Amino acid sequence: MDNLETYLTHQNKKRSSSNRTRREEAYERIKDAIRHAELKPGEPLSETRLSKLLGISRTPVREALHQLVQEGLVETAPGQTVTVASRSIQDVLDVVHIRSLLEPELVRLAAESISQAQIETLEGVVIKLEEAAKQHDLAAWAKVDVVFHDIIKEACPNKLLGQTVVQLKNRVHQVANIDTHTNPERLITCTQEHRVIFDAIKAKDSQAAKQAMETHISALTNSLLKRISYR
Amino acid sequence: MDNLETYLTHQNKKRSSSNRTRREEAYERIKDAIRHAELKPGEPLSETRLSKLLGISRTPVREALHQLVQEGLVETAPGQTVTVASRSIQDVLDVVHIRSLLEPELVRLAAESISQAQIETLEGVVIKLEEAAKQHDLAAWAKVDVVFHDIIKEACPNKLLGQTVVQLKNRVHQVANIDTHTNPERLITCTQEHRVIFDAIKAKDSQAAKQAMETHISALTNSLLKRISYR
DNA sequence: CGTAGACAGGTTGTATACATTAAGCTGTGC
DNA sequence: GCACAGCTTAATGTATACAACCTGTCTACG
Repeated sequence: MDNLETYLTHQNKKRSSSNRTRREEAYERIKDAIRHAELKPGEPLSETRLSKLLGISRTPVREALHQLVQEGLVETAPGQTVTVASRSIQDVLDVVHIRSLLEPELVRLAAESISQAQIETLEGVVIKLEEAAKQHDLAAWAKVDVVFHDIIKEACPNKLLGQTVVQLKNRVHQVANIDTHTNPERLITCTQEHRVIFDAIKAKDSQAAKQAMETHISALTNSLLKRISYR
Repeated sequence: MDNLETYLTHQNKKRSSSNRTRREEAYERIKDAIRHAELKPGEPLSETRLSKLLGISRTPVREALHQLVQEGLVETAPGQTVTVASRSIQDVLDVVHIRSLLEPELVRLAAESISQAQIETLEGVVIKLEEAAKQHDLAAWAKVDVVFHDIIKEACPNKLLGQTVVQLKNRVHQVANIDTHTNPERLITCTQEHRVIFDAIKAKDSQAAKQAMETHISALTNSLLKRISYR
C-alpha cells in the first residue's frame, strides 16, 4: 500500500497539467495504478481513501470509479464496495474469442474503405514494428502496435465495431501483453503476421486481409493456451 | 417539453418504490424517456433542469447521465452539454452487423453448455412467443423475446460475449423493434426463426443452432434494408 | 458460557454550496 | 446602424456536509 501511495503521488506531478478535469485525472491515475498492478485484484477501493490519496475530492473520484466499473476494470462487490477486478486466463481467452469474431471482419471492412494516405501511414507503422521487433524493444513495439490497430480501426466504416474491439482490449489490458512480453519468439512471428495483414490491405484484397487477421488471432490464442499448460 | 415533464412525473410514482437508489431511478427514467422518444434526439440534457424535473438532486442525475453517455444513448456535445444521441438507420445496421458476428457463436456455445432445466424453460418461452405472435400482441412478444435471448445468454459460458451483445442491443433499443413493430408479417416469420433456433438447441445440435441464428439475423438485416428503400 | 443487541467506525448515497467557464444579450461608442 | 465589450445567466466541475447503512465488536443478559 505504501508503494502505491508513492506511485500515485508521483504520477500526480507528471499528469496534472495534461488532464483537463479532475475526474479524468483520477480516472487515468487509478486506471494506470491497476494496469501497473499497484492496485491489486480484489483490493477494495474506498472512495474516501482514494480521494485522500489523490488529493482530489470524492465526487470526481467516485465518477472515475463508476466509469471503471462500466469498463469492467473494477467490480462492485456484494457489500457495494468496489474492488479491483481479478482477471483469470479464462477472461483473457473469452476476450480473444470475441476478438476472433470481430477483428477479421473489422480488417475486411477497413481494407475495402481505406484511403491511400492511410495505407502509406500504415506502411510506416509496419516498418517501425519490424524495427522494434528486431531490437527486441517491447515497449516501443507495444506502442506502435496500438497505432497499427488504431489506423485500421479508423479506416473501418463501422465505427461501433472498432469501438467495441477497443473496449474489449482495454478490459484485459493489464494482462493482454503477457503473450508478446514473456515470449520473445512471439514478438517476431507476431510482427510477421502484422506484415501479412498489411500487405493484404495494401493490395486491397479484403478477403486475404480478413484471413490474415484470423490467422493472427488464432496464433495468439494458441500462444495463450500454451501459457495455460505451463501453470 | 410539457408532455415530457408529465410523463416523467408519472413514472416517478410508479417506480420510486422499486428502485433502490436515486441514481438508478434517474437512470431508468431518463432512459425510458429516451426510448419512448419523450426526450428527442439532439435535445440538450441539462443536469440542473433534469434534477428539478425528476425531483432528484444533481449528483445522482449527473451519474445517471454519465452512464448513459458510456452506453451511447446520449453524447457529449462540443460545449460539454450532453444531448440525446441521434440514431440513424446506418447505426442500427452497424449494430446488426456486429450482432451477426457475435450471436451465432453465442448460440453455438450456449447449445453446448445449456442445462436440461434451461431447455425446458426455453421451450415454455418459445410457446409463449408463438402465442403472442398469433394474437399479434407486440408488447407481450417483445417482453418474451427478451427472456428468450436472456436464457441463451445465461447458458453461454463466455459471459462477456453475452454482455457485449446486450450492450449492443441496448444502444439501439429505441428503434430496434422497428422491424417487428411495423411489419406484422415479420412477427410471424421471426417467431418461426426462434422456433428453429430452439429446436436445434434442444437437439443439442450446436452447429445447426448457429446456422439458425445466422439465418435469423440475416432475415432481420434484409427486413431493415427494405425499410431503408421505403424512405 | 453463549447469544443477542447495541454501539462505534467506516462506507456509500445524496444534497447543496461554491468555482469556473462559456454563451448570449444588452448597452455604449464609433 | 453596426460592432465590440462587459455583464448577466446558466451551465458544468468540484468540494463538502449530512444521512443512511452495513459490519464487526463488545457488552449485557439469559
